Amino acid sequence: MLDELKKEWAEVVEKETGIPAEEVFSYFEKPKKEEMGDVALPCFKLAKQIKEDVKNFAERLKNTFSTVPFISSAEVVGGYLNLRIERASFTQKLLKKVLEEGENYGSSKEGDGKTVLIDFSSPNIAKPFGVGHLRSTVLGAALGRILQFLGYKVIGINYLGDWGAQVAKMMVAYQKWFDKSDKEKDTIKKLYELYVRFHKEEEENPHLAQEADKVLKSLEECEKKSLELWREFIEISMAEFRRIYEILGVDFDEFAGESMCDEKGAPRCIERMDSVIKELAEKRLLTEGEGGALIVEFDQKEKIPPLMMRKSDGTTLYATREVAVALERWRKYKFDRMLYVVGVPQKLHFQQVFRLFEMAGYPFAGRCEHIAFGHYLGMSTRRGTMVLLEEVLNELIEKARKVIEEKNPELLKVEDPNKVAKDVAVGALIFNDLKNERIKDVVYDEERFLSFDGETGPYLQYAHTRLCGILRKWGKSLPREFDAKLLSSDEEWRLVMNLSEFSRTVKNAAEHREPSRIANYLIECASNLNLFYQRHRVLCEENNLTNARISLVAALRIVLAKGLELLGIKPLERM
RNA sequence: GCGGUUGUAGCUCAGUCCGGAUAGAGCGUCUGCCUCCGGAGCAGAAGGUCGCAGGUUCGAAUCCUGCCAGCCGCACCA
Repeated sequence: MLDELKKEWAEVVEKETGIPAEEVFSYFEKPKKEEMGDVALPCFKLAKQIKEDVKNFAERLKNTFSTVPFISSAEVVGGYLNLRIERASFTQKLLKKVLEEGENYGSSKEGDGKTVLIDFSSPNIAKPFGVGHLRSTVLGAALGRILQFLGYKVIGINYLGDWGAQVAKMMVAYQKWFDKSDKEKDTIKKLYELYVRFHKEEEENPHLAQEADKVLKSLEECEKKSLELWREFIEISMAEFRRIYEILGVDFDEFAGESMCDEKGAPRCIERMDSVIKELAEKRLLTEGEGGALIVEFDQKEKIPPLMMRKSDGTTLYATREVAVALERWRKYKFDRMLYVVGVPQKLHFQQVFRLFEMAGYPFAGRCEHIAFGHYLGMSTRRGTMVLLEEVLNELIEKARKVIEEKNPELLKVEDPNKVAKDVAVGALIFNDLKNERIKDVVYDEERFLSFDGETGPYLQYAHTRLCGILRKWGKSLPREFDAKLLSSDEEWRLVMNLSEFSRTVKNAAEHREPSRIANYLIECASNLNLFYQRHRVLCEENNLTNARISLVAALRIVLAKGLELLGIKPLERM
């Protein structure tokens, strides 16, 4: 809503000076200090443009603005025009809007009719689900929810790494060493042990690698027995992944692996890739490289190294599959955008593949984006020092349980503390992941992970429970009318300003594919919130004041809950 | 070597896209605050050559150039 006001003001400036409103709009900013006002317009550039003295210019605008609605005062400081919003009327209008729109406040229709595919999480079947996989999962899921909130039709695809040499290796290990007798027990850990064991023994025993090669070959030749084993192995791994997704609250519309299985579970990747190679050859995009490998060469000016599509031994690669899969997705969905939520090390790979899409003249070229993110540092799958996600989760849940017991022993009378502990733990984990810019590497630091103080998920959830607590105590439906004039304190005004910034924040997060913007926004809200009820009572003797404040509280709860949901964090009633 | 990316307080990071006022949080340290809607909270203190050097500008953490450091990538892995 603040943006709408700014737009109106920009038009006022346009009328006065002739400078396009759009340009003026972009100059508006938040003053450094609260005392300066609510919105500032630096006049330096504007004045220069029409060759007027900055001070005259600002003064002239100041006079104009003194009669504009929703503005209570205008002031010139230095080269700035500082505007103060008429608090009561703005607050009245905003709160009414939030309460009326409820769940939908901040949503939009900008994405109506548009389909976005999000390829995320995409674990390799042959590797255990570590903390590192968390990033793609959490980031992709959050982006999906954010885009959906803005009206896009979102299709989440889990592109499983269910084919290739890695999988074959694990199949060998599985066949040799997996103990099927106690199926229920710690499957994920056992699979992880297989993984570590295989890579260790492989070094001393080259036999194993050969065996794996054989398995892969038999798979690619669709040998029945191998395929059966393959399916069994996939099923076992998938069951583990599903459990983790369940805990994290993540859903996919499609589990589609590299194998490109059909409904009956028969892999079609081989034929698909053959046709890709044929098609690219017809388009004269392939050249022969060393040893007869087929490669795609790019324009020298672009400085992109060549991309291999077929090895000299005739087998295909990751990139080949990428093309085949993209074509398949296009046939199926005719998407407007496709987001690949994959780590930053694959940047070049996507640069090459996307460029190839263009060269091949595919209709979806230019609609694809690599949503890169930094990695967790200090972990390696091969050496076995990897931190298993489930272990971290269990530790977090245990910690949450303890904190609950200590701080809110009454909880078990009304809720299941185990469930709450889980939601708190997941909230902590997700927030810790999403609060930073996605490109940044994350150092795995157990202590930080386990902290519930300060800028953390539980801090936000806590702020939400306090709002719920007040609303619970109030116990009635919201007052139909309230007098926003009574919300006169700076603390309340700050909150109103926060509320007004929600839709812009969501939009911004979506545009930049950066959920961290929402995370930071929520921290600001929660911190202002805590300050507010440190200093003011909501439920007090004066009925009118109570009515006004409870309306503010209700509006804040809506926004906080929605923001948390968008990130994938449960807004709790109690904790 | 080439390409990319990051560098802001002891630590973890906002702010950089789109240049504006005295550079902001959290953690940790120190000091206060529960007769009161939940203290997982709040207030205050201490802590900064915004990697370095130039340039553009009325104005640079932000834009440009160069350099330094870390990380990532650069044909038969995915």
